[in-house]
Amino acid sequence: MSGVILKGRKIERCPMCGYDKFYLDEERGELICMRCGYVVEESMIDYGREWRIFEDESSSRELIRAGKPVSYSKVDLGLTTSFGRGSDFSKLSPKDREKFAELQRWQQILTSSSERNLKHAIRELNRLSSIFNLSEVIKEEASKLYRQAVEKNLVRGRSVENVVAACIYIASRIHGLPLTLNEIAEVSGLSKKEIGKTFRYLYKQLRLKVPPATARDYIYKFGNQLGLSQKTISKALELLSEAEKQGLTSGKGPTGVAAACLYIASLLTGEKKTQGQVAEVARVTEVTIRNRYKELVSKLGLEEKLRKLESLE
DNA sequence: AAGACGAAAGTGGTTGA
DNA sequence: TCAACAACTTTCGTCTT
Repeated sequence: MSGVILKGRKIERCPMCGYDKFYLDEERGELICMRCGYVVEESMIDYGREWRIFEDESSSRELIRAGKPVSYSKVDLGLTTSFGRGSDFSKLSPKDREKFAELQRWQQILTSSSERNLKHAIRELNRLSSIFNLSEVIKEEASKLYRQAVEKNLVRGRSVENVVAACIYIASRIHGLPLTLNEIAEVSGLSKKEIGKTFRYLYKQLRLKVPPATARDYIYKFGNQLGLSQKTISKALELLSEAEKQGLTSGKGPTGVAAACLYIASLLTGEKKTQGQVAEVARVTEVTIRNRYKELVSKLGLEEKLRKLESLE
């Protein structure tokens, strides 16, 4: 569907990617972008805390405009203070002048090195963003996080690349489009382990509270990457709900669960994908899919259904 | 030849004494 | 802080289509 009325507001385009087709998960009451899988409703209201997406109540044309207060992706927010040569400079004693001059020198050194650092970070951020095709919103979030990390001196001892990667990981989760650590590791050329470590460190030190990525998020994402139809994706979501009810998902890796649900759904709807194909986009091994698959099929009583489908060709 | 299956051994993270 | 533990991976051999 396209052009949706949601809670009295008209939504024409996905605020994430600009696509105009949506998918409605009726059970959850969630509205999902069909291209990028962004959950238009929930996430927007729950986590969009820095700026309001629905800024203008009266105008129906301008509903989807994010009023960004400042661009965090710029090196200088325009707020830098400097030790200037004020008119009072001449009143200082020679000793104080000396001190003052020293402070000026220090400031130059500090700002130029931290700016270099920041430029480096922003270059890396832009590089990864364009590879992942990240929206501006996520980019901004990531740079905001990076700045916070710098302010709290959390970058010391860690590479800029790692911190940027971790920020992107967090930002993508905040906005409901979780990248996996595996994906980021592949693209950035860093190890999953290091990024994970940096992520946990930042997460703690910045006192973030981001809900963990759910299998649901990944089903949308992987489903789209696999080119599966809405029908199959819905089926996978149904399977997931069932599995959750029976407590088959707690403690399991969400990507593995999502992968298995999609695999089974693809068998049930005849839109078959191989374990290998699913494993590839989900960045898990076939073995993991098989383990989840076995559990799900036996506990959800799907054996005969699958057997019937098999004999049917 | 490709896909599915599973055993065995190893890795890294979590948890609880 | 250390050991036990579960989830997941890697590797590899086997079976089916």
